Amino acid sequence: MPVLRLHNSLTRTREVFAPIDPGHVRMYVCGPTVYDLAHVGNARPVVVFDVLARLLRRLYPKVTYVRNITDVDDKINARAAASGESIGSVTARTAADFHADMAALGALPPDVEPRATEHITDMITIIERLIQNGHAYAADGHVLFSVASFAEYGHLSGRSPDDLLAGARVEVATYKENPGDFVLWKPSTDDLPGWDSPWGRGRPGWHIECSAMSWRHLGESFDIHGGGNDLLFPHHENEVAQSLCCFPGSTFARVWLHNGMLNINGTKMSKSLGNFFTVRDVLAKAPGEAIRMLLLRGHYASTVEFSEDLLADCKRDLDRWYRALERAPAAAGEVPASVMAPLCDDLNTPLAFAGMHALADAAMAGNTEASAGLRAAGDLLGLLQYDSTAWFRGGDDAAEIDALVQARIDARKERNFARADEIRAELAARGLALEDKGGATIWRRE
RNA sequence: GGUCCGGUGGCAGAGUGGUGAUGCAGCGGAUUGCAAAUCCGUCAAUGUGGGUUCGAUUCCCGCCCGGACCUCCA
Repeated sequence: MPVLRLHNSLTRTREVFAPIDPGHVRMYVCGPTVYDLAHVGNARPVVVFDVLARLLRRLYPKVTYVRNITDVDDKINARAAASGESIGSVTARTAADFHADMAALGALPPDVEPRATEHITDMITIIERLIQNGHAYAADGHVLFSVASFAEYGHLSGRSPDDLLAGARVEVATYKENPGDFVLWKPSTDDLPGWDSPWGRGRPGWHIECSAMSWRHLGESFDIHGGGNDLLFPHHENEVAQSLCCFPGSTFARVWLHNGMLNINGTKMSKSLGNFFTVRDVLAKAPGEAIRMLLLRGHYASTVEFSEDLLADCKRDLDRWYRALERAPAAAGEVPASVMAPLCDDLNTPLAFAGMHALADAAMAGNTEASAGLRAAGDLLGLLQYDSTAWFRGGDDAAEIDALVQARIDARKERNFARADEIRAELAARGLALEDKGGATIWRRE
């Protein structure tokens, strides 16, 4: 079995991955807050950790991949209040959209997809324990985590509480004992969602949900925790603090993985900046696999650039690979080392793609073994999931196009090139390209 | 202001202390009625100034530039 190495944010080194239980790998990844359609940047962690999950399943007998849905959040409340739609409707609709979009990107569903609102009791349990342990306190209807009570606070993100104080840009609430303390539970007014608790009717703070859901579904200690590097602080730092203080002796996640951001013109794609494209919009212009490939073209921890030109490049690459598969048809075989080795080396997808290009070259020359390897590599990466014919010639109008192509063949036989070129131009205008090979002609969608 | 990350050919993007992957684009050619696809060939890069070293793109320091994060996240 190949050795898997992963860069652990916690230790800032590339380590050999050694699961707590080699018979059962457990991974938690922060999922979406369902208040609006996902943009392409939001899809990056989904795709990256989908690849990791697929790889882990090849390497280990059992994998439990948990990715939550955050369905209680002030952004959701604000969205519902603004539109008049109920909160339940906003979250249900947005979660369904998210599922459809991610499926279109070839991301398999996680094994468990817990919702924050289904874990309120677990959150309350954790908060109560933290209070008992002296790591949290109730004040002014809120419950706060006491940063000063946890000596290792800041360890994950590499910050000292002093640094944080110096950089504080938000006014410190008066009920905090320490400016770094963060909310575990907060009171809800009647117009806001709330649950009964020992501290009155309220709702959870931002970070507690992940501690509750990972605990419930993976246990106190598990193998991998993933998410975007914009969550490193404060979200992940606070998660670790809560969980470690609640479960003394546990390790929480042993390996932390953080994906880089998706940039557009050199800047992070984000809702607040408005420089984003929804997955849905981009899917209208390019196949999901092209978007997926774009997201995987850079190393997961680096920033990746997004543009329509780059998306078109990915489409071209995929077209060539599908052509190679068509040239040397074969069922998926073993994943070649030229692809497996890079993936096992901290998920080096760009280098894996280089391996796939070489396989495609060989397949193009008629090497069916290479073609089988290319197909297998595609399965591992969630690409090349279509039959070449479906990829190039899917759609309802195939029969009509075939007829036009036949008419052009007839025209060419008569050396009526004017008519032949006319038909070709007509098809080109519809986004269809032709290839004449010997006496035959094949067409494909561009 | 604090912390951290990064600067590689036209674009994107890997690896590496010792002649700088890969893809797209460009250029030349083969092929084609012309194209497309395919094949062959080809151009072209390590921000900047020092240091360590026999040798640095790779390690160290300064500088410049870009980006991310800085607590109940408008």
